Amino acid sequence: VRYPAEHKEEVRERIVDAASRRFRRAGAGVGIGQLMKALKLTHGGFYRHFKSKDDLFAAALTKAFEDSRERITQMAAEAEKGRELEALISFYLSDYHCAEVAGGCPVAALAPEIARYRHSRAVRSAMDRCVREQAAFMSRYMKGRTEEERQQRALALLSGMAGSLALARAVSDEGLRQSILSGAREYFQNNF
Amino acid sequence: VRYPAEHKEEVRERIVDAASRRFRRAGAGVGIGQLMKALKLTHGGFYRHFKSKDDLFAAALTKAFEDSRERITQMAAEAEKGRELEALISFYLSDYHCAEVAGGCPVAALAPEIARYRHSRAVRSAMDRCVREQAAFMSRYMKGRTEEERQQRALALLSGMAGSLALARAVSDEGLRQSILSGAREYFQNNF
DNA sequence: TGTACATCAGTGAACGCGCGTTCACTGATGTAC
DNA sequence: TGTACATCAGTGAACGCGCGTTCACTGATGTAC
Repeated sequence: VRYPAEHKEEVRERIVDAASRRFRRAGAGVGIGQLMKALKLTHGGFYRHFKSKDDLFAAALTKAFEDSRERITQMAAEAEKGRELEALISFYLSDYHCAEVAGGCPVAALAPEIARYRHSRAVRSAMDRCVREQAAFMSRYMKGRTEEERQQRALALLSGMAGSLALARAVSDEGLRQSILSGAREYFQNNF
Repeated sequence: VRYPAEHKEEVRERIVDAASRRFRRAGAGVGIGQLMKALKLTHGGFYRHFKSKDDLFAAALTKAFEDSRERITQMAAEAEKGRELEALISFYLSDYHCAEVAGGCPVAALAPEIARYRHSRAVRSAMDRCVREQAAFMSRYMKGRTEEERQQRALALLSGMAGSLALARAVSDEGLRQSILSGAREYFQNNF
């Protein structure tokens, strides 16, 4: 079967998109077979696009951070002037984001697994790059005299909220989950 | 082979201890075979002590939270009067805790995996109980007019710091890691 | 214009491996007689 | 006091399963002549 010129690039993108969502939803243990099957492809073809699962994981991680920045940009544009950070915190700790693991923040969904995935050079360098880019991007919404200070505060906010979101997702009682989310909202809103 | 009366309980405890550390270090994917081998036992004997891996995971989680409270108690006793919370935050976001995943906070090491492990009733109820106990325990160090408010703030602090610790562990560049830890230390010290 | 061949994304069988769980068995000791 | 038997933590083979990766193959199209 001969495919159109852009076909390969399109399929690669579809694999990265699906992987990015599935890894967040179900963890780094998601299999290549499952993933390809969901795209109506067979596992063998995977290696025409990626040299290993690590390679895909790194690409999926990068995609998740890119999507996160895109959503923040959009949300900030829709927010009242001067209240962008408030809107960002509200969204991040919302019921919606709590339930939407697959499309949500990669730090909240995958941080500990990424720490264990550091055996792969591709994942190591992708993660460091993603975190630096995220800090540089988010710094525009932060208070602070120097750019360095703003970036550091951006990472404290991002990682702090990610921990609260991860704990809210880890409990099963709905009341407890709401208490965690609202406690974190109050705390981060009042202190950033 | 006939064993002394307390033998079974001792072995069960050794399995839970080892599992608690291994799950935190290497994730919920750690195998029962590996675990038993590390204790110089064979995998078959595991089922004399636990009815399933889920059962062990729930017990290991509970143990990790208990150990955490024990360490906090000890640390608070050694801290200068009135500076217990300061000491707790300092320790939680230290290089030492960052490197000691196996003996460290279960929220930072396992929260997203626990969220995915909710198919097991044993794990669900263990996690909810552990989080409530942790909140009730930590509330004594928190400011706030009501007990409910102090518990909510305790969970915001715990989960927030857990996220920062998890992100620090997920990056590979030492400078970036230090920047995340010190940014989080500064933030949580100044706002609790 | 017609024929032979190269390309290469995708297929599916096969590889060795580790997983959670089951189960017939072992064998030193405690108990019953 | 001596013998027969019950107990039960631990053993290791076996189960079906899914994993990441490899590889000979397919076959519609583009290119060379």
